[in-house]
This record gives sequence, structure tokens and C-alpha cells, in this order.
Amino acid sequence: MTPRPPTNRWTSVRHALLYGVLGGTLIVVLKVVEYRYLVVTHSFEIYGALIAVIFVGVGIWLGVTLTGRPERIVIREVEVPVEVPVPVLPEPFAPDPARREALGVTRRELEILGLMADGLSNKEIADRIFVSENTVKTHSSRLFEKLGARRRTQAIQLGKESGLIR
Amino acid sequence: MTPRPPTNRWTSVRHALLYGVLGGTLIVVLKVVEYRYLVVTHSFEIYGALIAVIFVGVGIWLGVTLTGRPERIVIREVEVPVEVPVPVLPEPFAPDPARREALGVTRRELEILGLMADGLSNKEIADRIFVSENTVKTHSSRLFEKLGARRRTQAIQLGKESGLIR
DNA sequence: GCGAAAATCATACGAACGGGTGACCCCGCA
DNA sequence: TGCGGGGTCACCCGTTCGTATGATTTTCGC
Repeated sequence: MTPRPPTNRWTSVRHALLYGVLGGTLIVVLKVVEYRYLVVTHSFEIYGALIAVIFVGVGIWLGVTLTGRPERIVIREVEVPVEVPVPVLPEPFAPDPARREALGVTRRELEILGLMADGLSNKEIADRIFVSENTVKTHSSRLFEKLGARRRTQAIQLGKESGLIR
Repeated sequence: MTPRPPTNRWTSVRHALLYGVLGGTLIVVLKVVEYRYLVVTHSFEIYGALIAVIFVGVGIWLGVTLTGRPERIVIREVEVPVEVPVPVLPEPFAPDPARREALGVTRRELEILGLMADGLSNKEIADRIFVSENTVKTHSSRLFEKLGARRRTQAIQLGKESGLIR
């Protein structure tokens, strides 16, 4: 069996190593390419273009990765009934913070509930908010518990009834 | 429900132009830099690094831009003049036949979609409509195919968008 | 700074789900 | 009378989901 240290520290270190290795590999590749083909010919243009392409890729990846997703979208206009004792409900969908906390649902959990309602899988949610799938599972489990749901579809349904999501 | 702004033609064209202009500018800059400073000296390393840096930047920008804006959660309390208590019916929800057939969805499939949206499991649906679980699976499989869904949550979401269910 | 809540991640396992295939039945319609 | 659509059902198999448990790190209020 391969020794698999499961700790977070290890994870971080592993990431660092990963980056290092990637960077190193890149450099090696560039060097090799440089000497094997390019120095002799239209080196500059081709080489430059090559670097450009590669690093655009790196950049895109960096951008997407580091763009550390913040919260969710949401600019919700909380309807504050001025006075009128409105008859009943077309359900304008008022707030979340209140209802959310009333149910003991955390922001993260609510966020995940929203993404669930959009039809995303746990893996997709994980990729979207840049956490592991396990984390998503943990959040959703707790969410289900708080909502009294046994399945994600039920959680969605209950979440809507509770006004947690649109 | 991705808050994706409708990509109208003009937007696309504008983006294309923007990219073009940027690319062109970049090339010009590179050329100038190339001839003014670098060809004479440690051209390769420096030049390459320069390109790399620049294009990493471009890549990041691209990545961040194309990835959709990272939005911040802004919960605004807005005094909404609750003027008209118009009891506009919560969307009578004109049933289905038209939309349903337009998508080639059968009654049974639609029925199951509805129960799915209520958060029922396949087994529960089966018991509810007195068929076997396998049958429910068959129906839902076909339904997913027609809706282009890969998961039941997605089917629900798509079904709502299509006006198949409430 | 300290402690609680929240967030993160891992592993393992059983249950639920989804895809694929094949089969049978019923019914309307050419 | 044959054909096709819709409904029903069964297996198999791989994937996803949900739960349980335990741990570490972040965040935040006091």
C-alpha cells in the first residue's frame, strides 16, 4: 500500500509540489524545444508565439483557479411593506438571511442548495466553488438534516417552500 | 439559472473587435520592444520571459473574464412601494399539452417529472402510481433524454424553464 | 487570545440513480 | 393485419448520492 498521509498540511504541500513540478516541467520543455528546433530557424517569432500560447493557457488556468469565487450573485431587494396590510401572496420572494438563520442554515449551505437547485451534481458544485466533492457532501448532508430532507430533490422542494431559494 | 446576459450579436462583435485590437496592440508592443532593446542583448531569455509574463496576464484576464464575474453578495434593503395589492394569480400555470407535446414528452413522463420535482424517490413514485421502480426508471430515462438532462435535479430545472411543471 | 461556529477534507460503505438492452402488451391506424 | 407509439417490467453495471466518523483550519465575536 502506498503511504497516503491524509492531512491538510500534506494537501497543501502536495499542491505546492504540484505547482513546482509543473513549472519545472514547463521550463524544461521550453528549453528542449528551444535548442532542438528553434534556435536554428525562425527562432524568434515561433518561439515567442509558442511561449505566448503556452502562457496564455497557464494564465487562463491561473485566472480561473485563483479567481476564488466569492459569495453568490444575489442582489436581493428586500420588500419592506410600508404599511399596507397586503391581502395575500404572489410571493415576491423576500429575503434569505432571516429565513436562512431561522433554520440554522449557513451561507455556504444555502449557496450549495442554490447550485443544487440549478441541477448541478456534487462534483460540479465542488468545481464551481473550488472545494472538494467531499466538502460539498458534508455541507449538503448538514443541510438535509436541517431541512429534514432525505434527498436533494426534496431539499430543493423544501428550500423553496421555506423561501430559501427562488 | 445562470445570470448570463443575453449575448446579442452586437456584444459578440464588440468582443471580437476588442480582442482583435488588444491582440494587435500586443503584437506591436512586442515588435517595438524586440527591436529597441532586446535583439541586441540577452534577447532570448529576457524576451521569452517578457512574453511569458505578458501573456500570463492576458490569460488571467481572459480566464477571469470568460469565467463569469465573481459577484459579491449584496443584500439591499429597499423600500418598495407596495402599491398594488393586485392579487395577480400566482401564475395560473397553463398546464401542459402544448409544451409537453412540443418536446415529445408523454403524459406519463410528465407525471413522473412532477412527482420528481416534489422530491420523491423512484421507489416512492413507483408506489404512488402503482408501477414498478424499473418502470419509473425507464420513464425517467426517456424523459432525461428528451430534456437533455443528466440528473433528476437538472430535469426539474429544465422542466420548469420549459414550463412543463409549475 | 480564546472558544465556538463554520468550513474544509478524507475514507468508507450502502443506497439511490441512470444507462443500456431486451421483452411483452395494448391500442389506434393505415 | 401489420406497424408504431406508449406503457410496463427485468437485469446488469457503473456512477452518484447520502451518511457516518474523525480531523484540521478559518472565521469571528467577546
